[in-house]
Amino acid sequence: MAVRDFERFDVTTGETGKGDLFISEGKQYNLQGVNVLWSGVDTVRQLYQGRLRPEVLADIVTAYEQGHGAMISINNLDWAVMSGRRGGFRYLLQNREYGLTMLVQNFYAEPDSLGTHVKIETSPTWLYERGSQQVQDELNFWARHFLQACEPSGVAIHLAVDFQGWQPPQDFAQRFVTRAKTVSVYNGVSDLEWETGSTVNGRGETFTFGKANSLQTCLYDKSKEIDVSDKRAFMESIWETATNEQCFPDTCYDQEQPVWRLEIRFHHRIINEIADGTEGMPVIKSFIEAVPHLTGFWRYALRANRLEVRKNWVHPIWTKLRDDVVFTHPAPQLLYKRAKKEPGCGNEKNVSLAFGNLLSIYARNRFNPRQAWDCLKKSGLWDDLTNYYRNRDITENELFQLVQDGLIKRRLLGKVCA
DNA sequence: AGCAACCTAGCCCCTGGCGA
DNA sequence: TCGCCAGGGGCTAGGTTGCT
Repeated sequence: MAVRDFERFDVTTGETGKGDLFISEGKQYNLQGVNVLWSGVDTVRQLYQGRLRPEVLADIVTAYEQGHGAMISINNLDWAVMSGRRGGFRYLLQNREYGLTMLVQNFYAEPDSLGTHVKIETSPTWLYERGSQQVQDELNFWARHFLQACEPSGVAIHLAVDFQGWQPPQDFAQRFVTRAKTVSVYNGVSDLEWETGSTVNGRGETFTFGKANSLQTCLYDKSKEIDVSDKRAFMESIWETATNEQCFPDTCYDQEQPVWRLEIRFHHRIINEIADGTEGMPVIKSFIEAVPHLTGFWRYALRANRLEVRKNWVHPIWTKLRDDVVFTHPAPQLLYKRAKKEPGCGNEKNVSLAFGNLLSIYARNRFNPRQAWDCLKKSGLWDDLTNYYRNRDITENELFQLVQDGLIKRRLLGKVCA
């Protein structure tokens, strides 16, 4: 049974297929009171691959070691230097006023070798004040400060739409169709997380579907949130610019009404998967490469995660938000789909993962280093493994040492179950 | 029923809290 | 102060689920 949308009708022009009157078998919704105030990119996280410049890193280390309140000046801007642990990086440089957070030195790559060593996160204000190309150029500029052979290596994007004139019904979470298992509803009193299928009583104020490291859908009362995050002046100045045919040239923003935000968060892994799985789409490693597809991403996400009025009938509000909202460019006619990365060459992480697993098995079977070494050579992993370590300037002697140490470590740590 | 999308396991490497 | 351990993010393969 196919998923269906209500038929649309525009009362002012008489056109079908658009407009705010939604009709299906015996039912009608009038969404004329719904006003989209703003839509756009809320956050960009741009990853960069490269080799860390030792002298720049040294400056950061020096600053960091000064402890709490450490600062560093880069290109005449002051940056607070903190631990970037939470984001998977060693250092975090932040200038809230300017609007960027830069994470430096990934934990999962050797600091002195090629790796994803810089991640830059933008604030909504920073983004709002710049065009797409300028965003990319400036992000690249900052990344180059830290990296040699600097290349964008992935991008995460949050798309958002702010609107008034509708609010989620009590049973919103139950009527929401999604594959995401982790669903949370925050109602201002208690934070609930549960597996899909359970029921939650009371009106929700924040709904989150999916995990942060995947595709995440979030619906919340932005007009409440801006007071918590101290962004009222900024957001209202944007909403004030919204208008429509009825109230033109005045704003259609109503201060008395709540503003709901629908936000779709694409982790860089998801963007990679969509680029891989969608025919006719090039690889997307940078924000600017993603820009032509933002509307396409949005529609893809709103098809997979949607509100229904009843089984297989998309709620008119969802149809409207999905089809009317545009991000910079109209959607290209592509069949957006996701695909996993093929295993095999080019997956460096894979090699170290396989190596670690293999060592665990050898250790479990009481291999001595010599036996492990010989078996490793015949394991089928050998060529990839030697390539992997050659790239890191590790000699065969050192590799043998790694095998030996790895076996010992696994024994001592009791990872070798009886 | 097929398959896309999500979840989990298991590795790595790190940090920070906690108890000794 | 030190060492241990839990926890968390990144990564991938492989299993599972539930949409289509």
